[in-house]
Amino acid sequence: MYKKLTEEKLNEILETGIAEFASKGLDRTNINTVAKKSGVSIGVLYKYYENKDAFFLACLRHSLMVLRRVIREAMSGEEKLLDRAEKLIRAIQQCAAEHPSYNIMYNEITAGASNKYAQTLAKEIESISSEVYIRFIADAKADGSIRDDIDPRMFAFFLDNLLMMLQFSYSCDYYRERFKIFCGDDILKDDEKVVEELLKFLKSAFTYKS
Amino acid sequence: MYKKLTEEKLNEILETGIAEFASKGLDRTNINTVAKKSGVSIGVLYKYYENKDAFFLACLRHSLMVLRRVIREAMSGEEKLLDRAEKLIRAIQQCAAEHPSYNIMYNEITAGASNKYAQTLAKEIESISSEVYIRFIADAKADGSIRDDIDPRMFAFFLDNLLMMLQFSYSCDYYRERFKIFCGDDILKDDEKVVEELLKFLKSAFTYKS
Amino acid sequence: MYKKLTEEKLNEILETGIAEFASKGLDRTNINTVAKKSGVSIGVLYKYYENKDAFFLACLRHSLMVLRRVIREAMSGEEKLLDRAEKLIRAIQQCAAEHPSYNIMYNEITAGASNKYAQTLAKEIESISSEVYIRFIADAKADGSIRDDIDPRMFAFFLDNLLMMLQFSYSCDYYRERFKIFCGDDILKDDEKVVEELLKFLKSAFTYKS
Amino acid sequence: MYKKLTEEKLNEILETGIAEFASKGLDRTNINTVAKKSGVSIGVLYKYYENKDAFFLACLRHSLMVLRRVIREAMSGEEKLLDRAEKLIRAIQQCAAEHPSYNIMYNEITAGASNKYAQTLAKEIESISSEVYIRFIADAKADGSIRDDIDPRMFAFFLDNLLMMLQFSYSCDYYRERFKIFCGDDILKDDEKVVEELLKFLKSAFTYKS
DNA sequence: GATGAATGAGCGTTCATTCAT
DNA sequence: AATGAATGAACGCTCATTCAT
Repeated sequence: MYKKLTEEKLNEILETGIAEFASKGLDRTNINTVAKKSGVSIGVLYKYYENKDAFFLACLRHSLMVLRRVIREAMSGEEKLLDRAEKLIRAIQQCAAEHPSYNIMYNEITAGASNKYAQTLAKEIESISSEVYIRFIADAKADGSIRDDIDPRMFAFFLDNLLMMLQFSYSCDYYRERFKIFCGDDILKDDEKVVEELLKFLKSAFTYKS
Repeated sequence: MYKKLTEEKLNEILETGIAEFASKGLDRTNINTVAKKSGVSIGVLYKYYENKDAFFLACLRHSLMVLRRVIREAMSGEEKLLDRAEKLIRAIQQCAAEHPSYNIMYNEITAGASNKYAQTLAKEIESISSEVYIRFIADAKADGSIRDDIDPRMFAFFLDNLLMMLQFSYSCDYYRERFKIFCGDDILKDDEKVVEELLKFLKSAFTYKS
Repeated sequence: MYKKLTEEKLNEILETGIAEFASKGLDRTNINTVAKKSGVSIGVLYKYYENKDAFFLACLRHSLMVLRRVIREAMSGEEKLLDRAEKLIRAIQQCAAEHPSYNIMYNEITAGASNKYAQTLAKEIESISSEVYIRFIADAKADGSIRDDIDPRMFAFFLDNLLMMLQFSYSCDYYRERFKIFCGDDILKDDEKVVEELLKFLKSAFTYKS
Repeated sequence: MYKKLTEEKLNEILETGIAEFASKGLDRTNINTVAKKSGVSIGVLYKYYENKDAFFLACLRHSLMVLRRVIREAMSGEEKLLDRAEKLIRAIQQCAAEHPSYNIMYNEITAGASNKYAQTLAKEIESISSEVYIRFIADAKADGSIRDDIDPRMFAFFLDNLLMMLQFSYSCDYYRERFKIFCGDDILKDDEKVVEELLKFLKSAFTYKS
């Protein structure tokens, strides 16, 4: 029983935590239950994490790290804005399929109980991607590949809003139901259609001067 | 104090509940405190609502009813899609200023603790507006006032996504921080700019065939 | 089960608390056990007392109030210093027989865990009696009924030290054992001897100029 | 690090333990913290001491050993009772200045949590000094240097009470506050006055027949 | 022998819910 | 009908103790 924790075990704890937090939320998740489900003692959890909040934040950061890695890969090449957008949409679809809980964690921090960390987390999570988006759009605007009459920051915001909603719509219960109500019960299985229509939407929005 | 509860009192209870739920979240809100703050007994609260969840749902429905009324008014005339959109955006800005808690309640249901009701609530909340949006877009498509190569349901979804994100971005802590990171610290005070840019975005998206 | 708490019940809770705190100390006393032993729920304890510390202080104050009442009665008349002393010694013996736990509570606050309140409690508990003793001694010194070469405050201190030790020696386990070691196993049953010898000690100390 | 514990190390552990126990009390002292602060492993602590209680007792015995050594030295000469008393008082003042924690440890055993060992400890700690005091007083009584109408055991008890209270009054938070309330805020800095007045008190008590 | 990570019983406290008044 | 005192399950967290390394 007194075996040292392997790194795998530590990962298992995080995954269990993420699963629990994602399905029940921060407050309804029982730390003792997480420990039990992970096959470790309560004490070990408190050895690695100062308290429940800290553990939640660790789970959150773990989730976002994975999400970010996928996003970063999608953004790596030297493509045009809309090609990037396509890759992002597909990456989101892939993430949602593989790690639905990670996306739920992301949504979780936007809700009431995480208020306390709103500012810190927003800075930590949104700063980098917002900068990247804004720069891309500004560059595209400068080189004439998109329209020239827009505010890059606002358009970056709208773009990210659409992508973020897509993330949630593929992963979070409420958003998924809403997705089906808007786009039909089969929409979750028709990734190609979503890619196609969203790109249509984005392309016009970014390209044509009204 | 054997007085029957007036409708005002009932409303006060709901408002107190909304204020608490919006600032602390479902789980961290203390029902007994809500009763005390509303000036009623705990017993009366349990007479009108079966349990905490039921009371939360009542607060939620009350919030959404108000939000919906504002939206409905914005949609009442016989205008074109983009004029409607403008009115919606302004209505959202007004709502956010007047009833930030209502928007927070809306966001709250998307989080983990409300999982159980996701399906029911989504149906209840999103059905009507999705239908309205879809029909409008379909009509506009039919009468040629917007492009003809789109799926009305998908585009209704994107439109609503943008509007919903706007709602949250004006009201919920995390989203508000994110809004500022993307668009600058003063964006919350420059409503006109948001209207203008979002309309620019939407107009192109809906009008030009790519 | 949902019967209102009578005043007796509240008193029973205090007595149970005192009994537990006196026998186990602040830290080893389990609040839930106190509740159970008192026949009330945990919640009721927390309704009346903010937390464990507050409950401990309430038990302490209750104990001291009773002790003080007995002492005050012993001090009421218009007697000479040594007659008062005799009455005090007898009052202490009586208290120890009737409420041993109260004296233990008094000793408890002198120990480590109550550090935090040392200053406040000392002021609250010792101020009045110290003033009374000092005044009595000063008066007796002035009217020539005791020696005139002493510092009333110091002698009041020595007097109270002897009485306090007597309290503890009749009530607290360790002090009681020590009492027996010094004065014989039967000393606890020979109240008269203690009165006589302590008075002998005090009379000379207070009367004769060395 | 397979080094055997040196005696110094063992002493350091005891000193750390005493410091912790004296400032926080038995129950609020964390054994693991003591180990860490001493620079040893928890395991080694448990190798030398069966459990927390045993370690506490060891700390206690170490403290008392030191205190006793100082007292014994003060008692070594062939002086008269009151000269010895003076030396004792001064030894107590010195001890309090040099090892306040040791005195606190002494006071600690009188409190609730040490109940279990009250009898054993009292025997172990008080037997020798009580015998010494009693014999001295009996001898002094026999050789006529003090009054002849007293019970040596009782007077030894009173004497020790006064000295013990002095120990605590110089070292333990509550007793120190009480000391100041009785004798003024500056009493802790005026050792000479305490010596003088207490000797005055004792001399009369022991010398004059009432 | 020495280590210190792991264990898990146990405690203080909260608060949704009940029901005697 | 309205009240709100009473209830007690449940949770976050600590730390004395164990034992694999």
